[in-house]
Amino acid sequence: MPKQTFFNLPAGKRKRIIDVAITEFLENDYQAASISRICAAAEIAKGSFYQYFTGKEDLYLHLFELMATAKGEFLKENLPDPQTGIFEYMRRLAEIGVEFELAYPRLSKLGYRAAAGNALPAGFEERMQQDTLAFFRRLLAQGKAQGSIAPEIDEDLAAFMLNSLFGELGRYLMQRAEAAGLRPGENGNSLFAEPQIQALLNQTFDILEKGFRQDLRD
Amino acid sequence: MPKQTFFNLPAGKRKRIIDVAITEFLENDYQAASISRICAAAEIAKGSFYQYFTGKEDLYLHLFELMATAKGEFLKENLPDPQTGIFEYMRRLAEIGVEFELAYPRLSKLGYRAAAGNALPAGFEERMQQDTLAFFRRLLAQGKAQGSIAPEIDEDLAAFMLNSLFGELGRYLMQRAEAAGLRPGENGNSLFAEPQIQALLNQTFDILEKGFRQDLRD
Amino acid sequence: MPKQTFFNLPAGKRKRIIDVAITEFLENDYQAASISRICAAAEIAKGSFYQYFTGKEDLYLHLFELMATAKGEFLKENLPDPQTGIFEYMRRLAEIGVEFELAYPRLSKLGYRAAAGNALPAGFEERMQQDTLAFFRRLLAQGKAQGSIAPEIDEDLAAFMLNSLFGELGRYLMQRAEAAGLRPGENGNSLFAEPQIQALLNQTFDILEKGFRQDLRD
Amino acid sequence: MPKQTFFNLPAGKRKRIIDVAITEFLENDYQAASISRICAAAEIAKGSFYQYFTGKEDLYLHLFELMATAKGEFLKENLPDPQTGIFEYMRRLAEIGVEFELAYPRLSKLGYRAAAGNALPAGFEERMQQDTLAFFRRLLAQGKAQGSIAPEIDEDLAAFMLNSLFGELGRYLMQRAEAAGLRPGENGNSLFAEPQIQALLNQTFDILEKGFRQDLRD
DNA sequence: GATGAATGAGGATTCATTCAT
DNA sequence: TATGAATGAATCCTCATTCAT
Repeated sequence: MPKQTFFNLPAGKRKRIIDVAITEFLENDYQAASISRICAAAEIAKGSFYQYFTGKEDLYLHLFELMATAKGEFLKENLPDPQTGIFEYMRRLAEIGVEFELAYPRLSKLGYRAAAGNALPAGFEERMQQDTLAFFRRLLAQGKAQGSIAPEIDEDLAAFMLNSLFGELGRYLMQRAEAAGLRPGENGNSLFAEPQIQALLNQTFDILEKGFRQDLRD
Repeated sequence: MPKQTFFNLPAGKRKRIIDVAITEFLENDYQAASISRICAAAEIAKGSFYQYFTGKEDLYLHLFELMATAKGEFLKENLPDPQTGIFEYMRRLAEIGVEFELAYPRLSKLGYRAAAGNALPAGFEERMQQDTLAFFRRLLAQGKAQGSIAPEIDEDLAAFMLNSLFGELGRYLMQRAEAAGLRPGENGNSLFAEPQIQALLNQTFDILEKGFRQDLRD
Repeated sequence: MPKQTFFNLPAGKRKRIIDVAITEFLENDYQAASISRICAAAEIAKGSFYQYFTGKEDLYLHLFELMATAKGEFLKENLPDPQTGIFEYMRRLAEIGVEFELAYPRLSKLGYRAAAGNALPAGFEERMQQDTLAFFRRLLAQGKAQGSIAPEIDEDLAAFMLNSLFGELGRYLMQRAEAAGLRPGENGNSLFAEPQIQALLNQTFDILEKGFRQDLRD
Repeated sequence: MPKQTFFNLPAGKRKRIIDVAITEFLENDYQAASISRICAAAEIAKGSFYQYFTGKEDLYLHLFELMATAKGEFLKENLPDPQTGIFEYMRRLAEIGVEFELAYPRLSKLGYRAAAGNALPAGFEERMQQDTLAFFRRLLAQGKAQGSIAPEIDEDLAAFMLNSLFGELGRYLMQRAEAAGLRPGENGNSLFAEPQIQALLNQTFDILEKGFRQDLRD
């Protein structure tokens, strides 16, 4: 909830402020991040800052809103057909997650940074988590309906497992790609065109599928 | 590496300082944590603090050492026989993890907090992660040797998956127990005596086992 | 290089800060001089100080710049015609030196204080010395050209001698005047109107002249 | 006036403390010099320090006493026959000054450092100056008696001039020697064996002699 | 709407010295 | 006599925020 004045700003200036702020919050704890430095780097008067934002927290929260919005739009554009089967859907989800990180590397890093932070207003972080968990629960329920997930699976537990995994999978794959000397955009324009990364994704969802599926013989 | 002076202190005073410090670092970013507040709460002179520790970082690191030591001893005492099969072993590991959290709730919370911090001396956090991952890789290799894990499983990927899961499982189970109105120590003296928690653990490792195991029919 | 903010200050406030600072640095080592005390005495907030100056050193250096500027202007206004002969010129120089001390007693004392300090940025003090020595060397070369200084005189050595002498002469004369019960401004408006002081100056430059001059009979 | 306990110390330990202290006071302002550092470097307990000395000032003053004693003994051993003529005597004096600096470089540097300091107890520094000036006045009176100094010379002024000059001459000559690439002890074992340095000393005292002497023709 | 000076609380840390052992 | 832990005042400096222009 930045003030209206902020949104009245020329887009360039607004972007400059946001970019500078992301950098500052990436490089420093919430507490250690300095409004003074942000103003200096963004070349705005300190007084102006307080005409755009209520204060430090206001700015910080706004960055998350930006991230949420960006991720939301990203998903809307890329989300696959849920009909394709639950595991294929999840696999595509993971790919989109990585693509989002590649598209907004700084913004998504900021998200990780917040995970253990406590500077966020109580409940903010939790709400994000709850939303994600609810999403996975819906997905799992759908899987059960489709018959590809065993009915006895505890949906809450499984949602937790998927959440733990997905929260880190993107970074892991990027790290593996880097370790293998791959660079995004070289082969086709997606990391996932790389056979090695393909194989890793395949195996990940094979494991999940085997673990979760309706086991015919038991 | 607190100074010798610190270790010469009467145990009670030392404990008081540590407890106060844990609280401070739990409630604040590294940067925001205040030596002044710690001194005031621990009722020691500010000058004394610097006779015990090199500085803020020294204290912070010491808390991690304490945690590492505590966890190490905890494991040494409780670690099961690896012969019992890899999944039984992992299951016991998870239980121990939860028990550690119950035994040292504040210390282990501090560990989670560090995940996103950037104030730690470079490499400290990473080293901890590397150690854990290496441990899981060894475990998986052993599982392959025992024939309970499919040989085509990428050990690095699987270690990452287990690490993601285990890092959060303890907290999740405690939260589920709490949601179910259970309290540790009421039924027998372990949370795991509770049938509901037992069931969750069973299912978790069933899923993993199915996912990872040598698949007979393929 | 105080910040622009400082120069934007009303002249009175600026002067108050400078006066207080001079006092503080006169009464204390560089290290012992206290920004807190300066702020208190100048009745400015501690935060404000750091909006005017980069830090302690910045302030300290600024005092020297002030002195250099003041002395420069003082000389520009009072410097005699070099045509009058080298010793007459030097004599006038000494008088101006004393007059400067009378006009800016605290500022010039600050200059003496710096001699043994080691907190100044490396080279600052030395550069001042080098400038003075170079000035004397030029003067001596001129004297040789005029035939009033023996050509075999080592200019570097002589410059050093003059520098040693001039650095202290002002204070010495003032002290003699004080010991004789004279007060500046009582007799005419210059100390040098006093016959006793006149005599001392005469003798000083007689000695130098005899020592340095082209000795006709040798 | 260190306490008796200090003088009861084994000579080695005493020397160690003194050496460390000289270093500390050479590298720092009086105020910035740290008893803690001295204790650490000298490997004595902080409590012990206060059993040897009253406090920081006590130690500092003791270093000056040591210097005074050392210089006194140095002079006693090297002082020439005053009969040899006043200028020859002064010349020898200057040489001894330099030799003292070469023999006790750190101790004598400490002396310079104090010149502009204000940390010395009031009067200490002045007394040293007064002693030196008195010495020069006696020397000049003697020169008048010997007929080598003009009777009309103001003894106080001349003493001041000599004092200014001698206070710096040693350092100047060493610096010249260094600039000329000379090193003490290479040629004979004295810097003064060097012809260039000889020449400078000769000229210095020629100048003084011409300036001060009974001028035959006036 | 923009500015940037003013504020003073608070930060980590070092210090000389005392004193109980 | 030797020790070294305890002390708390004092250090410089940074901060987010306010407010008059």
